[in-house]
Formats: sequence, structure tokens, C-alpha cells
Amino acid sequence: MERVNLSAGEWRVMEELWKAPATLMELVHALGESAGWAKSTVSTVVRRMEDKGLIRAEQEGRAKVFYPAIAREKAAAAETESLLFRVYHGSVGLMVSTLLQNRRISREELKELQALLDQGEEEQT
Amino acid sequence: MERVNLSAGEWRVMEELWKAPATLMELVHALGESAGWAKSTVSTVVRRMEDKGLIRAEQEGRAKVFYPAIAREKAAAAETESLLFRVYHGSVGLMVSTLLQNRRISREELKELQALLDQGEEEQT
DNA sequence: TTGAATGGTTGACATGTGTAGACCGATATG
DNA sequence: CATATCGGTCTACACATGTCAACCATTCAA
Repeated sequence: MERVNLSAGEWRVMEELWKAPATLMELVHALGESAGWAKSTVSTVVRRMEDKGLIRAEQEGRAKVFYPAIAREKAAAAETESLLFRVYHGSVGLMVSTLLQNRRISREELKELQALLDQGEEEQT
Repeated sequence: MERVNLSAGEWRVMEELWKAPATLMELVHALGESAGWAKSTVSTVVRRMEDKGLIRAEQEGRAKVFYPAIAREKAAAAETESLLFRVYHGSVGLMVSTLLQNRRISREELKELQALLDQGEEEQT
């Protein structure tokens, strides 16, 4: 269970690659639009991420195609756990309560959450 | 609604100050034990935090006493919201579901969460 | 009076991250 | 052929953060 902890910029890149693997130039276009990054910015971030093993590249014709090397769920879980302990000392209740206090949550979403909890209860049995 | 976003080190300091306001030396002792920080490390981090307005100091006798300048709930909420959007695009359901998937949650905690949700439902009415 | 404790301040270095300009070779196209 | 585009590398800078050693002035106890 590796300790992945992505920066905001790294998340942007991963988001693209989780949608679909892409060449550097595809990333340049996507992130140029969505993040306003210059080509060299994209390139640098991508290179550093490859060095770290967050993504990997495969030569495909003239261009390299980049793939995520970690699953989105894994990265999301790692970030979330890290925050859970740093901020809430591991208390899920506190975290969820904060989450709920800070928004007007829709009736539908409440139902969904309750369903999630019920599911958790069953598994426990 | 200021954008507070504390680093891991800053959290350690704030944790101490949220327990109770403290002098630099009290922080040095506490963080020396809990974090293994040298006196100068504590001092530097504290100074930078004061510059940023995260904490404020009041002369009290020979020593300055440091106080948190932001509430814990505010800081916690800011971090949580930031993660919620960066990682889950704002979906509370996804976030909670990840949280639940990653642990065996106790029956009591489940009850608590359910109570939280029920409360949310009432408010909505 | 001298040495330890109190209560600091300063300057410095390493690493990670955000950001990009300059440059370069290959290829496609007018 | 010239030149634009594709696909990419390299170097560099700034700022935040983690980390500390060295230094200093004041006070208090032995």
C-alpha cells in the first residue's frame, strides 16, 4: 500500500489520464484549456510524475502515450485517509459531520448516504 | 471566508494552540516530544504562521503567548472542502463511500452517522 | 559571580511545486 | 525547398515548507 499523495497540479494531470491515456500533446491541449498551462509546464509536471512512478509511458508510433500508474480510487483513498488523520484524528463521524454542516445537502443525496450506511451495517452482520 | 490551508507542520502547531494558548517555549517542549522538532524549527514555523496571520501573539510577562487566530472548525472545514472538490468534484456521497470502504467501522459509529443524517433530514423539512 | 535556564532571533540549506522560455529534430505541406 | 507543426527536452526561477545550528540577552539559583 504505497503512500501516494498528489499535489493539486498532479491531480489535474491524473484526471486527464484517468479519463483516457493520452500523449503529451493531448495533455498539453487539455490542460492548456482547463488549467491555462503552457506546453513546458505540462511537460515538466508530466516528467516529474513519471520519475515518481505516478504515471508510465509507452512508445506508440511517434508519440509516447502516458498511462496512470495508480488507480483513482487508491489516490482518492490515500488523500482522504491522510486528511482524516491529520485533521480529525481518525474520527469518521467528525469528518462527515463537518461535511454535512457545510452544505445544504439534497434529499436525494441524504437517501444515498443512508443507503451507504445500511450497506455497511449488513456487511457487519 | 478566508482561504486557510494549513500544512502538516502548521497543523501540529495549531493542535497545540487549540488545546490551550502557549508560549514559544511551551510549544518547543510539546512539539519537541510529539514531533521531534528542534527549538529553532518550532520558532521558525511559529514566526511564519504569525506572519501569515494564522496565530497571534500577546506579550504576557516576559514571554509572548500565542493564540490561534482561526477556529479549528474553520480550518477543518476548509481542508475538507478543498479535498472534496479536488478529489471528488464536490460529491459528498463519493467521499463518504470511500471513507466507509476503507475501514471496518464500528456499530456505534454507524449509529452516530445515521443520527447525523437524520438530523440533516429534519433541518431540511 | 558564574553557569544554567528562559525566551528568543537570524541565516541558511534542501526539497517540492508551479511556472515557463528557449531550443531542437523530424515530418508534413505549401 | 522553406517553413509550420508535432513531439519533446533542458534549464531556470520563485515560493512554500521542513529543518536546524549558531548566536544572543536576561534572570535566577548555587
